[in-house]
Amino acid sequence: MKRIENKISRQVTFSKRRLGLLKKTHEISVLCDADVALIVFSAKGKLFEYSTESSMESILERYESYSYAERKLNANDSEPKGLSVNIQEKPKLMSRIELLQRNIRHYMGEDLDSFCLREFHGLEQQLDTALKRIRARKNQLMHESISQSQRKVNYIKISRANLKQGLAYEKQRVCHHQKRGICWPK
Amino acid sequence: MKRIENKISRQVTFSKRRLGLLKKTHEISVLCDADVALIVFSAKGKLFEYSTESSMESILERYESYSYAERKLNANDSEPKGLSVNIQEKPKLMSRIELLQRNIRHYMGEDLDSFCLREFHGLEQQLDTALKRIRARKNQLMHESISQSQRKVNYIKISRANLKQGLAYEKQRVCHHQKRGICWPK
DNA sequence: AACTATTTATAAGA
DNA sequence: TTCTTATAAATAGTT
Repeated sequence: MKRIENKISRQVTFSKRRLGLLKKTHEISVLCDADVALIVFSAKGKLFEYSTESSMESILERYESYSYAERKLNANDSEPKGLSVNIQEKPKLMSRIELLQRNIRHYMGEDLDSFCLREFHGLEQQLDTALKRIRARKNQLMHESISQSQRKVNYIKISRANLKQGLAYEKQRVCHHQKRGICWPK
Repeated sequence: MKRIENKISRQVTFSKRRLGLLKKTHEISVLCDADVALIVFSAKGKLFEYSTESSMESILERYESYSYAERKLNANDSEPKGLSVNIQEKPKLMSRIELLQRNIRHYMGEDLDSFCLREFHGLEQQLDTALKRIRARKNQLMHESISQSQRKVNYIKISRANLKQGLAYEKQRVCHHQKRGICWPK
């Protein structure tokens, strides 16, 4: 077994299996009275999670305290790892964050004082493209949702028609049997 | 669906389903290139766990900082000030960066698979506003630049007019002087 | 998103 | 717990 190389089918498989996994996780927690936490980060970095009613935080706490002794015994030399950032690395990350935030402000039409005509044009083009895509996706979603409700309405209509038919049929049967003096169980 | 009341079959089901769950968890992580952590406490309190190679600790850290960053980002839109004060650790910075990048992709109309209608609408509104601002600023800049060039053109016209006038004047002077037999230097 | 052929999970029993 | 097997459920591939 290895990574699915085709991007599309990897995504499809991911969402199908993710649902299955969440379901199974929920099932074992209910059926077997277990405390469960599931954390999934997609390849793109989106977070999905499941946890028993007792909340994610409490399960993670329980986990930490459960494995605390073990970790403490096995490796107390690796403790300072991860607690603070390397002095040289931090400013880089910080300035990266600043840059990204500035970028976002630009996308929101803010903080544009330093832009020249050429930059405005580029940004306009990019936002225009993005907006087109988003509207297309939105419209698609709206149409889908409309036709889905239409299907539901049709289904309900049909069900009600069937139900009426069925009731009429039962009345007939009851009348028929009552004539013959047959009693129905409550 | 509810808790299996018979103790024996609950235990049996637990160990069977636990295996199945671990298997599925492993599969999705390999097939779909996802980072996954699963923590299961049996009813008796025994711990079972699974995590992607990147280790349980790092995933839990990522989870903590992800939800941290999310809270921060949502609360912080108008006030990016608390950044240097509050975030001190690398994973937090990293996941902050990840989140910002995802945000930017959304502004570029990418990575929208998980969006619902409501989210699309919000994003559309935001981009539309941004685009209006940007176009306004761009137009302003264009007008400024046009009127500036206009001024330049006028300036040049005037200069040329003055120059002609000057030449005419000089000619006059030259004639005048030539008549008088005065020589001009080359 | 829907369908279906196939694979896989699992409940029950041994 | 492990094995077996009938049945139920998940899912890959396809449209």
